[in-house]
Amino acid sequence: MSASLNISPEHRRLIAKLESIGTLTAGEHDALTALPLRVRQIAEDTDIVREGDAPSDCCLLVEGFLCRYKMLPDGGRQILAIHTAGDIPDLQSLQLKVMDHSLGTLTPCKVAFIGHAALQEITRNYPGVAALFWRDTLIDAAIFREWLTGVGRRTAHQRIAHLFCEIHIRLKAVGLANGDGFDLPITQAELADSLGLSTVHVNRVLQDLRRGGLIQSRGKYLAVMDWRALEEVAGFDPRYLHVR
Amino acid sequence: MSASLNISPEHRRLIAKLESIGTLTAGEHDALTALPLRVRQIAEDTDIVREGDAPSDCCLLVEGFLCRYKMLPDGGRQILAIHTAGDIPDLQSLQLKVMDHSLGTLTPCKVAFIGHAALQEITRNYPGVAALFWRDTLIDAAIFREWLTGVGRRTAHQRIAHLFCEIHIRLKAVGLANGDGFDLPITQAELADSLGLSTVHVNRVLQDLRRGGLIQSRGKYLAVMDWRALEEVAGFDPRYLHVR
DNA sequence: ATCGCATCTTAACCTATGTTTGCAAGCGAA
DNA sequence: TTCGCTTGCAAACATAGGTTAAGATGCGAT
Repeated sequence: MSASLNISPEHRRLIAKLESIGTLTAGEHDALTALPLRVRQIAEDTDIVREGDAPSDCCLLVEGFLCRYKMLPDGGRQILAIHTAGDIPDLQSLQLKVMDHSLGTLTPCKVAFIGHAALQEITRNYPGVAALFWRDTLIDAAIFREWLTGVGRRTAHQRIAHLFCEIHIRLKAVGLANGDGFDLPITQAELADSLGLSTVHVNRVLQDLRRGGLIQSRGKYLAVMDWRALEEVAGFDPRYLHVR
Repeated sequence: MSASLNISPEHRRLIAKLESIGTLTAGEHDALTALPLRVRQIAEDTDIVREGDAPSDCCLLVEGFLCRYKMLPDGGRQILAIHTAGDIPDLQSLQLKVMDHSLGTLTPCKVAFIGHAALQEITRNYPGVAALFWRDTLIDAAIFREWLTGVGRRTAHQRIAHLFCEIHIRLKAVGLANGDGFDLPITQAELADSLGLSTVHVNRVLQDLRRGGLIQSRGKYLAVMDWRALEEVAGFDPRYLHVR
């Protein structure tokens, strides 16, 4: 306990994240605390790894918003995931050496890099941590599935409402959102690229939701005025997030 | 080598699959061969596990086609993945106890059930196998990402062509397709539910592709007349499948 | 304080795809 | 052989959402 006072904020983030999806023994906790991290500040709209790269580190997002995306030959972009503090968006690179998509910042970000070697070693020595890492990537996949069904079968209104509900739950799980809203510092164009819509249509729907009294955006802050209604139009069921 | 003559076809499938994405040591090979399997024949259009279930086995697909899907409140269905022989579609249930989607047959299937306990044990004793399982679920996720970008940003023509290319590569990886086509015993409605389209539109596009001389469907067999052109309209790049 | 750029907003118009419906072809069961 | 059911096909029509383009608004940099 007294030791925990010396844990860096970066390690704290990592541990809070892992504890949001499972439990850690004291030994695992200590081993994670001892992980060597290289912390860096990265400007907004900057790529961290690109499709085709074979990175030698994983990155832990400490502050800000990241996204993973694919570019299409015609210039179109599909955002595959939006990542919030605590996430390790390229944990998969531990097993899949060459990236099949890119990872970039949506906002200025504080990121901590962790060498593959150090991660491999911790998984070797602590199978419980390995299992949690696996579990994390499986939840990742569960979110892809939910996005896929959204883009495949939900209307624009439902998709947007659903994304808002999802991000809210995920931020709450790591203690970054309260009851009435959350910071969502991303543009309508980025929303559009996430949901398979055009920016114009995102704008239309957003205004609809505001007129309907469901939400209210004050700058980068998304204030939700009527959670019940928002979840209702989204058809939101948080089970796929597998939070404890 | 003489031992390999006694390996059951089910175990052979499993091993062929794992070897298509990584390598096995002799010890791992033997341990997998000793895995207790409960083989069952399952009729077409039958659910194996449903959203909300907490299964105690994983299932190895030995013959036939399975799919994973989600139902929406309005009755819509999104197919999340199409599985072919060798796949273990619910390997994730080892870590995520309650299913966030369902798993059902598209055709009559031969399936081998493997108890979670046996799988846990093998991952405990053979970290290399654990890593391969992890890798398998990561490739699964890579395919979700590709589908997501398809549904989000590709036209109907591109989506259909892309799916055909993907299934072909996957079947080839486990030795179930030759050069000129493959068995694809699924209906246009199922194609539609996979691609976020209506069945009518799938029909239109399929005829287009036939008229264009790209494909030709004889019953359940999909004959590809012009691979180059098909990959061209799909914008297909197989890297995301991470086959060796 | 002002310029410049990104973002948001609006409007007019367009099209890919959805919906509904009906019919024909194939096929297994009785 | 016929019945019943699934699947494929077709045509007419409807619409959600895309596209283009042009202002308006906000805000960081100088």
